[in-house]
Amino acid sequence: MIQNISNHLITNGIKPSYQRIKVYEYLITKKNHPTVDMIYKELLPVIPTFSKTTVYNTLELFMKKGIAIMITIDEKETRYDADTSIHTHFKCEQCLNIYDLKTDLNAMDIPELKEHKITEQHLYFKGICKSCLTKPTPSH
Amino acid sequence: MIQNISNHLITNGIKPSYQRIKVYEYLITKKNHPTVDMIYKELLPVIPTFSKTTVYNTLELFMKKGIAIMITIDEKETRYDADTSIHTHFKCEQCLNIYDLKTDLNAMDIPELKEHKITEQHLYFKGICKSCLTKPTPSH
DNA sequence: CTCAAAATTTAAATATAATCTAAATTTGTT
DNA sequence: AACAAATTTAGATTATATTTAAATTTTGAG
Repeated sequence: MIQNISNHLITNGIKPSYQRIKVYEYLITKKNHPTVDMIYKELLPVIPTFSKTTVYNTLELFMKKGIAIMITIDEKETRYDADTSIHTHFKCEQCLNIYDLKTDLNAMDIPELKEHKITEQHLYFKGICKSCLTKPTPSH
Repeated sequence: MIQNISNHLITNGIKPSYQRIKVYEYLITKKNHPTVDMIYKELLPVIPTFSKTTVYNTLELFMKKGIAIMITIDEKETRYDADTSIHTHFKCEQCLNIYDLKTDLNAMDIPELKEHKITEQHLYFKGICKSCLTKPTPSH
């Protein structure tokens, strides 16, 4: 696993330091679209000298090299994702779960968009998920 | 104009104070998807006692009453829009212009989404706009 | 292996954005 | 005019992000 990550980083022109391997491992195993703070807090026990600046630096590098993207699932939070393919997020406002959805953007017809050169597309939804809809509402 | 805005606020259950009228007027005349700071800076000369807290309070109220929405056009900035209809934004990374696009989301087929109850949908693109594509690149 | 240079990580300082709090002002009612 | 309620305000606090410079680690030449 570590070996695979290491190779993947090298392939993408990134020197595989311990911190970088751990951050990347976090992203691909958890698949939880974390904030900087989530990554920092969860890796601190593993890397006692870990610093938040390293998280910022590492994610910046990953994005520059194209193996991670910055995503929006909620206007208030900056989150990151190692899945750089085109996909969509749905956040349940009740259980706060985040669902990854496949999106066929070619099926979406936005004529004005054809004129411009698109380099990034971001799509996210909010609402109540299937599971919460069937559950009785929690009384709080 | 002021009268129309005032009526519109009243219709939506908002007491039309001077500050609120000015903020709403700003949103609908500029249509520039401003940040809190943009609204504050541009209205300060008009309302010398104006406070940033008022901008936050006012936008919060507008959103609660459904006459404004919080939007994302760039992961780093929280922006606001008085156009609450479903539409899409495209930001040109070169001239930084923001284009509003009509979006037919029904044409977009995301089967998994049918299961959940969607209350909000957000869609934005980045790239180089038509105008910048034809212009020669600025040398800097 | 040893040393110096380069790369990486780190803590601390600074900057920016958002929220909270309590006081001051304004508005509406009697 | 006098009071109560609503609104605005400044300032304090918190959270998030960026910058800087020093410390540490890695790398490669000799």
